[in-house]
Amino acid sequence: MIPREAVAVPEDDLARTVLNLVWERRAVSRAEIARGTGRSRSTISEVVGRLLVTGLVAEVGAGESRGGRRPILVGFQDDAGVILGVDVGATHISAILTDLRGRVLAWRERAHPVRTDPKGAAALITGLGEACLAEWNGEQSRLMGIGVAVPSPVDPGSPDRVLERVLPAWRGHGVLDRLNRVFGVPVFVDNDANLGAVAERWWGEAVGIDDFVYLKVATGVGAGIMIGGEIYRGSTGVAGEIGHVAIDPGGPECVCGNRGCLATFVGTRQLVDRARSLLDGYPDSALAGTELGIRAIEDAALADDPLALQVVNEAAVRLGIVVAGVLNLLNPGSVILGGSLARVGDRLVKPLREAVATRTLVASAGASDIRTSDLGERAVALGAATHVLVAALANPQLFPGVKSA
Amino acid sequence: MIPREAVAVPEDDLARTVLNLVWERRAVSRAEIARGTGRSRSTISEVVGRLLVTGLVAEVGAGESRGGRRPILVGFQDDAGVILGVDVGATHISAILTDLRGRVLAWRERAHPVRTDPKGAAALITGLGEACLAEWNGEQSRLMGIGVAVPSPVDPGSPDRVLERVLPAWRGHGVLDRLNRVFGVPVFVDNDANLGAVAERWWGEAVGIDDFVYLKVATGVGAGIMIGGEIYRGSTGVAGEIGHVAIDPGGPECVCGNRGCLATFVGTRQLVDRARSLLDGYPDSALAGTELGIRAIEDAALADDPLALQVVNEAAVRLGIVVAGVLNLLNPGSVILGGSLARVGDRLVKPLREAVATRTLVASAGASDIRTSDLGERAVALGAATHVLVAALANPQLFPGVKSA
DNA sequence: ACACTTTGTTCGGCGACCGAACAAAGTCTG
DNA sequence: CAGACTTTGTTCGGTCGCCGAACAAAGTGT
Repeated sequence: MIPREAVAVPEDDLARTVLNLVWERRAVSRAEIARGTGRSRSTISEVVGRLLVTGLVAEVGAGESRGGRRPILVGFQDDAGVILGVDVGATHISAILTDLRGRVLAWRERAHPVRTDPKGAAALITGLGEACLAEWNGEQSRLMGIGVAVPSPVDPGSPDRVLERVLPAWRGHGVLDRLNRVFGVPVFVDNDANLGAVAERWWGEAVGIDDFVYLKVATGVGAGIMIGGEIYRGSTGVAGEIGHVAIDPGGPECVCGNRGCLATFVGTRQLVDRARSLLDGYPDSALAGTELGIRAIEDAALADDPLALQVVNEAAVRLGIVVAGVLNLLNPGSVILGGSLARVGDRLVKPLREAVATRTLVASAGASDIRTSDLGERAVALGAATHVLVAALANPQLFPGVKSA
Repeated sequence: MIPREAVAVPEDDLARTVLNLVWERRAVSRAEIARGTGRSRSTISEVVGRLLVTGLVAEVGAGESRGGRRPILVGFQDDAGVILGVDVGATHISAILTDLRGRVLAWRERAHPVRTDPKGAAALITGLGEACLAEWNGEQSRLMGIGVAVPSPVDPGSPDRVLERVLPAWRGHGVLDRLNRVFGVPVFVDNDANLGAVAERWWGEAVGIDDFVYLKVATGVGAGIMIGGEIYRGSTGVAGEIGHVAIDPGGPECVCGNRGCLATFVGTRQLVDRARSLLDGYPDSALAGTELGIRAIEDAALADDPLALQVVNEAAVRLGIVVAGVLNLLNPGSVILGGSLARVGDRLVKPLREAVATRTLVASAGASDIRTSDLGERAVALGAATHVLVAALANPQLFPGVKSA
């Protein structure tokens, strides 16, 4: 091996640790930080002093006495910066503006044929971003960074960098570089399912869970795998691309050339087609005679329409086969279902749990719980923004006005 | 969260880093250690000085000049300690004694019905261990630790500790505590497939690969999942227990209550049964009229016996289905096939690769390579010993005679 | 009112690490 | 072959992060 050059030093480890602790606890005294980190009070005092001048934390009043002098609470300043998150889907683009606690400050969405009009998509991204910033009406200089979710794998070696090989049609268009130039802040990119998982890990059903799998069921099916609290991307970045797992050797042919892929059964297009082909058997269905769309099917399922429930049921069983495989192999603490289909909640989860139960060992893998996300359609954009927050908390130089933390 | 007590300090980080670097490079100068770690030569000099007195490293001569004074090479002392590795299988027990470079100093194996005679197994383990030490003929005080592989999941929270919930029949027998008492050294336990993966990572096909899956095909089927160079155990320790992944909804019933589990097709017992049921169709087979055993089938396959090849082929296709799922989900850099069936090499891998190819996306997951292990029957015991070595390199206090590194 | 706690700060000191300087032992050039 | 230059390993102050003791301030209990 060639002697690697001196490792990029984390630039004051303790300050980072303290900053993260303050973020987690929201408001905490110096003495408690000392106990929480194992350092002495004198050391913590000095570090907190340096953090105070950055504006990221501030003294926010007095806490309860524990039998002596009352502590001065040091609180994280959630509004010290804002983050833009962009969700680039197959048929839509949305943008979200959040503070450093994941609170939504602005939200914009627009349908757009991303794959066939990449140039228009690029313009739309900056447009939606600017609209969010305008709605927020704060100083633009507080923008810390931009996170972008794309429906395709990313490079596992440098997932944080601006990179071009994500959407084939974007190659050479410099979409992300343009974002960087327009807004003047770092741009981070990752896969949409991965970022959905990030959102769940920080604000959703997976808070406090370090090992789980997020399943996004929308236009296509994808998984975000969280291991040890970190996104797992695999050796070439395609981990979680489970759309082409074979679940039925005798199933229909898939665009990938194989038979019986999960993607041939589950996905917006497939569910709509399936509903259409079942229409004859359900003349009384609320879906009869309407313009069939995935949203209509989901709404009908929520109203217990038999046809819609049948479609959801079938999808649940197919997903269950894959989820069972995931449980047997990875033994995650939890499986979170996201994407638009998660709207139907228990109507999806119940049959899915049943399908899983018959395919896993009761005492072991089958014990992990399966839930639906309740972050809704903003989940992925929120995760994109959160991805930037994670990077900033790990590397405070990213924060505006923080040079040497 | 309750304020966690001061983290168990790694006891001199730099000494550990240097020790590992010396182990990796076998012999290296102080100046090069300084370059490799990013520290100054003066600091490294001091640390090396302290390591020298432990006996773990020693000055081993002069290296080539790089245009100036010739460097003094500091080499890792592979014989500074020895490690015992024990492989407790379903039908046999084996023990291996290695030095700190994974070289085999002694090896013992005995068939034993572990599940039905746990007490006898416990006695046999210590017996084989003592036999290995006797064969080696060195000072017993150089023994550093004992690694034990068991064919069952372990507690993911404390996988390194001596624990009892591994084999149901061992509960309360204190097998591992007894080992600890008899030999007076720490005992480490882990799952056999996990430890097979460790062996591959250090001495086998996966050297230099941080993300891969090891598939052990013997009495049963199990997977060892290596992620970021670490064993991944999942949330309850059953990650990799893939014997009961369903691969055929219409398949035979399994002991687990489901249908078409991988375990109903692949495994010593199943392959032997399958060969027997095929005998009528292959009257000329070398296996006809013999005492059918897995070893005989493997040998016959290696001699290109049609019946044996048919059995291997069928197993390969079944394994291929599962491997394809693993590739799609985890995107490992490599898949290593171990266990006794790996003996047949290409006769297993070729049909397996074909089965995988039809079930994965060519450009992505399908690109990872699938190979057989060549560590042979000693792989798991070697991995058990290596597990102790890994622990010792991460925590030098384990080495005999090293108190404060 | 008194003894006792807890907090946050100050200050001297320890230990890890660095850089400069140096002697020893090489290589290369004229 | 001599002199200039490199590289190695050591020595020796000096810096910096962190600690512990001591202390004043501000609480709590009896």
